Amino acid sequence: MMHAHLSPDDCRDRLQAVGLKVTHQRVQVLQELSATPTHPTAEALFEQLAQANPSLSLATVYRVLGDLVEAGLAQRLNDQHGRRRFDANLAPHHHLICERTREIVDFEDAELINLIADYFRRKPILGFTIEAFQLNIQAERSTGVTALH
Amino acid sequence: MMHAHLSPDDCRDRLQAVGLKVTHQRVQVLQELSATPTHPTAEALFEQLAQANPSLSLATVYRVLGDLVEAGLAQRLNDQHGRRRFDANLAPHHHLICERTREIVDFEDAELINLIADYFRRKPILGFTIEAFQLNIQAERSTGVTALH
DNA sequence: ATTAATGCAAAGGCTTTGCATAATT
DNA sequence: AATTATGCAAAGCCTTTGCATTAAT
Repeated sequence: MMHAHLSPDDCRDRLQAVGLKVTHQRVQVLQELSATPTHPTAEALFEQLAQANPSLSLATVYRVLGDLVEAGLAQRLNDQHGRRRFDANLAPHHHLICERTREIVDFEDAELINLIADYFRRKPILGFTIEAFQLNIQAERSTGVTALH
Repeated sequence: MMHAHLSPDDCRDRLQAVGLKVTHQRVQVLQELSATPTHPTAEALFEQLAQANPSLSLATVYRVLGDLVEAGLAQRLNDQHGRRRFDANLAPHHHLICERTREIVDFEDAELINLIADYFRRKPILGFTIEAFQLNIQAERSTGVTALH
């Protein structure tokens, strides 16, 4: 479930389901995004795709990503350097951030999330209604150890 | 401790302590930042100060804020819209974010933070060394109820 | 007097947009 | 055939930077 690796046909189906015209560019951007777990920037996706599609334009990647977000097929987030990043994982979730490599990978741990949610249920914040929360974990990749995902 | 409302003299002392020349602009930016709990942008600070200092330049506000961050007198953060915001609260801390008003206010709750830190101590994340974590809480201001801070 | 900070304007990233062309339904 | 997306280039927004002037030590 974490990064779904959609097939081209999956992508076409999803685009159609939300009423977006099924173009090559949209299929490819959605597919590449679903296959990239590191929350890429538009530029990163563009570079990954440009090799196979020399005529692809960065503006199109930005526009397609905007369309996907608007249609609910992707999420947008801002990293610590102010750059926009994208994520095909639609569920609200948390992030592990490596400052050194600037990677952002999903972090899902139901136990921890429940722990926090329960805490807020017990101790609400006066004057606010909590709608969601997001935990960003600054971490350094340990060397020589199997990584997550 | 949360937003310290530094006096002009406090500001001068702190600037001197870190080896920054004590200029009007730096004193004013630091003072205004310390008095603004909502994590203002450079532009917001500029507008708050420009009335009293018509000759002040936005570039100077950006530069002073950068100096303060470098000197460890302020923190920089990026909001969800990709804009840079500043905070005179130096302690690592957490944020309550109102999407509607775009406010960001500090959230400090030792019990919750310990709960999370303890959890990570019990269940480390394979392949990563955790350096810090930050909890962002999306919340809506409740009407008619006393707000935090 | 020396050294560094300011203000202005210009340049710099990253992202969005206008418009003619090309592709989808 | 009608409508919408694409590519290109140009504009936009926020932030940083170069340089002559002004201020702090």
